[in-house]
Amino acid sequence: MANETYYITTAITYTSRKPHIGNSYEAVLTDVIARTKRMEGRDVYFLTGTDEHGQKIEMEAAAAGVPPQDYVDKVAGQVRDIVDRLNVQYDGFIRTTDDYHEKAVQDIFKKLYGQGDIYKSKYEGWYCVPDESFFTDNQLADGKCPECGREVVKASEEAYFFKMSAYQDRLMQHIEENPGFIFPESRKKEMVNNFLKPGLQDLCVSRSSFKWGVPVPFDEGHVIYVWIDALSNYITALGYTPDNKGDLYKKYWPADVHVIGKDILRFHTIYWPILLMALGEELPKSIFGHPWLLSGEDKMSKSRGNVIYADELADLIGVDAVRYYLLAEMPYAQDGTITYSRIFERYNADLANTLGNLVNRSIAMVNKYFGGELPAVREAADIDGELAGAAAAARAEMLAKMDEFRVADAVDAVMALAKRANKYIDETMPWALAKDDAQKARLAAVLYNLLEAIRVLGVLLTPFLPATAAEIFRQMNCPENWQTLASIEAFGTAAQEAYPAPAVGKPEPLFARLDTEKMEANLLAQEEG
RNA sequence: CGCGGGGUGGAGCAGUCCGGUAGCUCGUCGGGCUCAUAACCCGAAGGCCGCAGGUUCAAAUCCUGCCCCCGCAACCA
Repeated sequence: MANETYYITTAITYTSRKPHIGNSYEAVLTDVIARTKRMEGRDVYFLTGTDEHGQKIEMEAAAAGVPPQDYVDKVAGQVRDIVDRLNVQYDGFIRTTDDYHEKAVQDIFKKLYGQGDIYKSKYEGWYCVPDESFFTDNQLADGKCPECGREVVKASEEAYFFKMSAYQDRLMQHIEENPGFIFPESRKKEMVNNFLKPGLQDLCVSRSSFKWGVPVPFDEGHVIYVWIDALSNYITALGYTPDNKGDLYKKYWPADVHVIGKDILRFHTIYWPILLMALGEELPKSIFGHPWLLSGEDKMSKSRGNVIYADELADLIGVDAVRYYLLAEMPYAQDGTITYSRIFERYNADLANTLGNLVNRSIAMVNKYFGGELPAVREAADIDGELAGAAAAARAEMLAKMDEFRVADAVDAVMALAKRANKYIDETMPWALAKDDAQKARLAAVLYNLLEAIRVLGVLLTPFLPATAAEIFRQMNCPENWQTLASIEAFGTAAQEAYPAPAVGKPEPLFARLDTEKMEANLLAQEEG
């Protein structure tokens, strides 16, 4: 498994406005998967980026009175700032306005046109003259313009189409032969039943109703529409062009998984594979359609006024707490919800009480009873085996759940160890042992086992809460070679060299408890003020 | 009959494939402990598992019908 490559991507974020925490969720989710794979020794390439073309951006920019490029520069900067702030460790960040990407997209378009997969035809629809906007039948609101409500006129414009239908059977066969290609399973059913079985229509892949896009190289006035432009980012970012595939591409393609929102599943499970087939390239190994993060009962939206931004939340409770919420609270295949009271609740219960307090009290006891450094003479007891067993189980369970992308379950598996360790303290009662000199060796063993449990926690938490894990290791002075997955294989057994347990540092609370009522009152005041 | 998902103690979820004591987290109440961030540990209360039928010795779990909620579908990322 060592050196085996692992290519993972998020969808590229649309730069029409600053992304809310629902958008950020995907980056954090993908980051945890990527970090876990790295920890397991895979050679990971993690790509994320921004989708910067299209009519909507053209309009937003016009409304803001700035050139589209300035506009997307600003929003792309925000996207990147937030992702960085959330400690998302990506290897590549692509912008669809990057020169190399635009050039590659044009080459791809040219190639597909040249081989007959793309052809020119007419695009029928409705035109709203005052808005200068083109709509399809179904976009209309009661037969009127959905933007302004005014009358529309029947119109047609020239456009380029992609022959989807030609590849339909091959795609169907691929999906059947590769059960893991689209998951969760329910998402796959949706795609197959709604699109593939009824038959694919050819896809309109160009527009002439707006300018902000990659120009069709041989036909002035037409720009390449989102499909080919945005989807191909996954290969152009690796240096792919039809003529020169590039070293990164040769090394990492096909992607192991595209992590995307369930809303864009169709583009990724149908258009994208067909595009790749047409290019003669391999298909991604899998596509994971994750659920949505809802704000309370509703979809997060500006008009509802229920938008939460990840960076602002991080200002309030810290980056790892934001990550924790997203990872622990989101179900695998169902939409999750976010509310402030739920955020604060999870923060206090899991991070401050269970985890933070465990680390704090354990390190405090090593200081209090042994001046920070445990003596070498230690006396084991049967109960120790239970803690060691819990540690081994946590490790195995966490890795197994992550393999299935069941991130919340993986978090639970890790937190179960913290709970078991808290219980172990009650069972062994170190404070009682400390009162009896004859029990020194036993006390040393208890505290040693606690340090081991905490060290295991540190390792297992690394993908989820990287900064917190680092802080745990810092406080316990854990050497780097004892922060690896391999180093926690044999807690409590004689199978490997024992953890040396260097003198610990001073205990400092990992997560200060939140005064929930006060914080909610503050938020309320903010909203009103 | 468009497709898919959901309806389980106050809240959020697991369990449903492979029928057999209804489980977890939070909250509430009571107890214990004092190393620790009024944290930790133990215990209790609280559910006719959406509704109605059926199969079975036995159904949250299988079958049938119905009700409610959500998402997708109509090329707006």
